[in-house]
Amino acid sequence: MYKTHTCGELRAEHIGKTVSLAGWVHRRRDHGGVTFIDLRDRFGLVQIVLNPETSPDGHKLAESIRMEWVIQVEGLVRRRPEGAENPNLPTGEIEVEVHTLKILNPAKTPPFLINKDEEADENTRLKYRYLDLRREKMRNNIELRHRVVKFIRDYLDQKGFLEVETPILFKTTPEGARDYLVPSRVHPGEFYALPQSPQQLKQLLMVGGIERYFQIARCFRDEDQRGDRQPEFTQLDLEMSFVEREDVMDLIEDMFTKMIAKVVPEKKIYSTPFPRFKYQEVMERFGKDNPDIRFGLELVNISDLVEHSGFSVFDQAIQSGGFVRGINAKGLGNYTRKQIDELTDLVRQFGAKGLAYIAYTSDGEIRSTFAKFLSPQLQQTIFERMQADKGDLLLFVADKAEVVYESLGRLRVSLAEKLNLLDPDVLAFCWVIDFPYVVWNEDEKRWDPSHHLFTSPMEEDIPLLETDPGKARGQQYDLVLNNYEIGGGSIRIHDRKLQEKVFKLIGLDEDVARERFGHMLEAFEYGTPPHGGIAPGIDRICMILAGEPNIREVIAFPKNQAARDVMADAPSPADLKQLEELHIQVVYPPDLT
RNA sequence: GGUCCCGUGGUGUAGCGGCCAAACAUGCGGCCCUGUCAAGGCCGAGAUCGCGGGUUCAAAUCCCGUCGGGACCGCCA
Repeated sequence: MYKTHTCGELRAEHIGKTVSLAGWVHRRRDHGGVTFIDLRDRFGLVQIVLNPETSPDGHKLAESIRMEWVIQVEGLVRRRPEGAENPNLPTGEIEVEVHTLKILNPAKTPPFLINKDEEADENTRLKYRYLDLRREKMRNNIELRHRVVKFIRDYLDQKGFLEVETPILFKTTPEGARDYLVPSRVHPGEFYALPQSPQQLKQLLMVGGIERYFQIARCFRDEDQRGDRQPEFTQLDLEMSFVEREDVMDLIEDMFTKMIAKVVPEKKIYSTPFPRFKYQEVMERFGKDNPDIRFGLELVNISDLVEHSGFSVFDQAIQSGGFVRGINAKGLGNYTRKQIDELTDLVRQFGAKGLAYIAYTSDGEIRSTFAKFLSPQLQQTIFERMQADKGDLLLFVADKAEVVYESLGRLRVSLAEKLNLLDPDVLAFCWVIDFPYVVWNEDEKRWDPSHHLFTSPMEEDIPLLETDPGKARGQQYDLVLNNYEIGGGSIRIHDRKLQEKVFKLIGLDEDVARERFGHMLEAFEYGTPPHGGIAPGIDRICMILAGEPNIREVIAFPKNQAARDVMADAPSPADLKQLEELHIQVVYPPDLT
């Protein structure tokens, strides 16, 4: 037996016990006479003492020991001498007087320090991820993730859910994200696809009478990376039969509320019950369908006030069906021209042609791109509507709706960062409902599902699918947390005729629909219960709870921005023999040889 | 496909036309030291400043290209 106890568990109650410990050398303090080693394992740190009088061999051996060597000791737990306690350490009341010391494995000097929380180059961290995982921050993140998943499993089990595994090798669906394909050896020219999500399978489990299903499911999407997006990621995939959308939302809300209390009790939920917003409302107020509601700075419509102001930027936007909205950036009234230009650059990235402003300085001076077009009375009305005081900066975008929302929505978050309004200890959950059922795809000249093609429209909007599809709403709900969409779900279609109608609406040819989704359509004819579900993203949730800036920090072995595993160096070329077996020939793009 | 930012000893940073064949901290090697806990003291090794080209009397520093990394746009039903 290597260890009778973990390093982290020893307390005063163990005094007098002889213990065996094993772990990594966290730090060594060699005083010439006596040597201290902080011995670390996953459970914590404990100080071990090597004294030449009690352990001459051990003390001698300890001279050669370096950081991250793996050692084993056997010794006596004893109270530290008066005044030598370390209150910063849970084990600080005691120490272990070593009798025998054994080196289990020496270690090369690591490429970055394990015992220090100093930023190391991320590429190096990923290359030596197994060392990075030893660091306290990563250990905490991995543990947090375990707690989150454990809570989910326990909670859903108690609610009568079954965890069911679904295939990783499945069928390609060209709709939506790009698939990762897996060639079939047995069937030349045919491919499996890794699931973008187990969407169809969980619905078929409902047909199969499972009623309450969940899975901690790995999902795969071959799209470009972001801080919150990896090629493979994990969802809590969940589906229930005989439910309406409120049933799903209530369950998830209860689960998260209790999870937060248990897993991160130091965090505060902004509002329980979670606020529920209609899509239209969040767009008008926050400019995004994943709003951060921890702070104000809401968008204000002033189109009606400036309609005939004579300021051509505003007039033209309104005349061509758009509008003018603004944000009161509280307290930024003394921003310089240069600082405002930076904000203008930001909104330009999102399609705005410019940023009109009224800066109301703390001295009461007005600097503005367009105030000269406003009567003093009209200016006053705008100030009132936007609750502007001395020292405020009013920022406006005039354009079509999408551009105004997108640019101001982004500007709003950016301003909140500048104004330090984002409290990391506040978790602002909210629901967004009543999404448009379909959105017009101008490039392809067709309607695309705003969620996915199995989502049910609102029952009363079904007639609209034929008359005015853009007006129809879907039975979809998104769960949003602090500026991130952390989950989306819907009540599904369980009726073959309605499903076929939706396929038709989104321009899916009947033959193609049958080839790709025939199994779904057929299943719907065998007594399919009404059902719905949701799929919260585990990585994003853990990222937010851990206060990390990207999901790589909560994934043990993530890929980099180029979708590469820099530790194992994947992807990598395959042997010719493998390719032949798979009936695959590689055709390189012209700029590669 | 595009925009922006970064690249200096093992690690983290400083230097941003001449004072720099590069500074500080930490790590690394050696010596001293029996109560430290980021132990301390002394000594030492370690970077042609990612790479290539250009501007200049002079480049880590400015410009162009390239490679690597990151953030974002497009993309992500």
